[in-house]
Amino acid sequence: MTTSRLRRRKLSEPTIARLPIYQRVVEEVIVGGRARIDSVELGTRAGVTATTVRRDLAGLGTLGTRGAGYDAAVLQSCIGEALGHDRDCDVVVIGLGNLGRALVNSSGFLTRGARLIGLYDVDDAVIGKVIAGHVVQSIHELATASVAVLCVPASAAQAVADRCVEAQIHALLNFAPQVLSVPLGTAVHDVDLSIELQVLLYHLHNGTGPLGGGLLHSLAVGASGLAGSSAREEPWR
Amino acid sequence: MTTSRLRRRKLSEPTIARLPIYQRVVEEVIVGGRARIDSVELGTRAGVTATTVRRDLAGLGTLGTRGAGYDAAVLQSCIGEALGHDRDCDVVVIGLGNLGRALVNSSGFLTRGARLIGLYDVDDAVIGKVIAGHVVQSIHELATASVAVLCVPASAAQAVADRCVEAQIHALLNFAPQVLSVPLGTAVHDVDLSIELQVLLYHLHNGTGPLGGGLLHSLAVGASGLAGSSAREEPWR
DNA sequence: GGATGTGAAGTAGTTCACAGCC
DNA sequence: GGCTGTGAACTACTTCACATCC
Repeated sequence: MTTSRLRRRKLSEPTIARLPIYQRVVEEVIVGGRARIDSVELGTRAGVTATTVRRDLAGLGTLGTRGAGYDAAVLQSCIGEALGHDRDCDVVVIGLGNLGRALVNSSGFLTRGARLIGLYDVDDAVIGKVIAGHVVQSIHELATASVAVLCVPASAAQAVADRCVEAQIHALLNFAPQVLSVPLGTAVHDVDLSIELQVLLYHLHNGTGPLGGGLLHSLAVGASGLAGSSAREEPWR
Repeated sequence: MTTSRLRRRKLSEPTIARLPIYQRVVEEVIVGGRARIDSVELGTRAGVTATTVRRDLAGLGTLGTRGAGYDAAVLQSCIGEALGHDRDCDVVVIGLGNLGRALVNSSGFLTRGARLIGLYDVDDAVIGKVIAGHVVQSIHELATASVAVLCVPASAAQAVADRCVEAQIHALLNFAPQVLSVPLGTAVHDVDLSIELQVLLYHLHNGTGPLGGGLLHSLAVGASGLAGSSAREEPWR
């Protein structure tokens, strides 16, 4: 493959969060039968400026062709590699209430770079059911994995986190509004869905949004700090 | 009222996103029967540094007492006011698949500053059902509101957004992985849940990770090396 | 003493402007 | 001509260090 000009610098956090979006757009382009895309269109369709797109992609290597934009296939391949899509991670989902079910049934969530290997719950009414092709097991049967996605109530989150640590799972994606205590060496990435609405309400009340003289177009990634919502440039048409 | 200490500067985006977290911690403190909290504890329990807490809160006014920390009730009141919790916004949720149901049933999502006034879907199998105390109506009946929460598939998102604009809804919280085109004056806040897992996977593969370095809720900091020759001593606490 | 609030310094990220290459 | 890649300028956010006040 054309991996020769891969540079792999250290990528910034906002850049990492934008790569999945670029990839989605690139895939749409490929499905649409086109072979190339330029930074202006990619930026427009991803909701960011063209300069940001070029800066982000330059961090992966010299992927484009001056005067002609980017080859969609190259982008897809290089972004995928940067995100680790060439080798799948084993993922378990714990808690199959509405949120857990929403995630495992969602088309985009567990497709790339992640392989769902197990579903767990404490509720006997759910254990034994088949969801997304997997039988829900008791949390007591928890097997090891690379990542655990916690979709349990806040009150249960710490106990479940402890259980994960016990099962040698060292990366947790936590959807419960509860800060977890884990030993050093275990990563926790928190996502608090309620924050998103709160932020939107703040802007509504304070007129920071549409009234500020531009379209408020922000991409939020949960609690992970991207929050790049400068309402200056208007990225779509 | 002693509203003299309110300052209401312009708050930064990261600060706004942290306020709901502070508020949650403060409520836990109040429920626990305590009257005061200092920036160190608030920071620890929110997953940020004490300095960041003080900087954030100073943006709301002079809320603390030097030498004695913050009064929990004052914090609750001032943070709530900053987020607009004193007056509720009318919110509708469109799309009651698993995600939509997860949100409306979630304890923290629609409680503060938001009043759920309607649920809408296109699916006849769902229309008419009662969820969280509301009868699901057809999207064609869509009434006006302050905010619409879109929990529909990506393929339907643009059509639904158009419908919202038609219904004079000028703020959209979009959970579909699809950039929406809306006229000027309408705010869109995107939330892409799949990004969260992708970012976590990136860090896992690159070892950058576990250290949540710099992420908002990085209470869980695993040591990592960062590989930098100079990054020897871990300055965290 | 003890903790806040804040100028100053430091760091990170974005945007500008243009050189370089197709 | 067109578009990428990038130094330089700019902006935003965080952290340090300490004056300030209870």
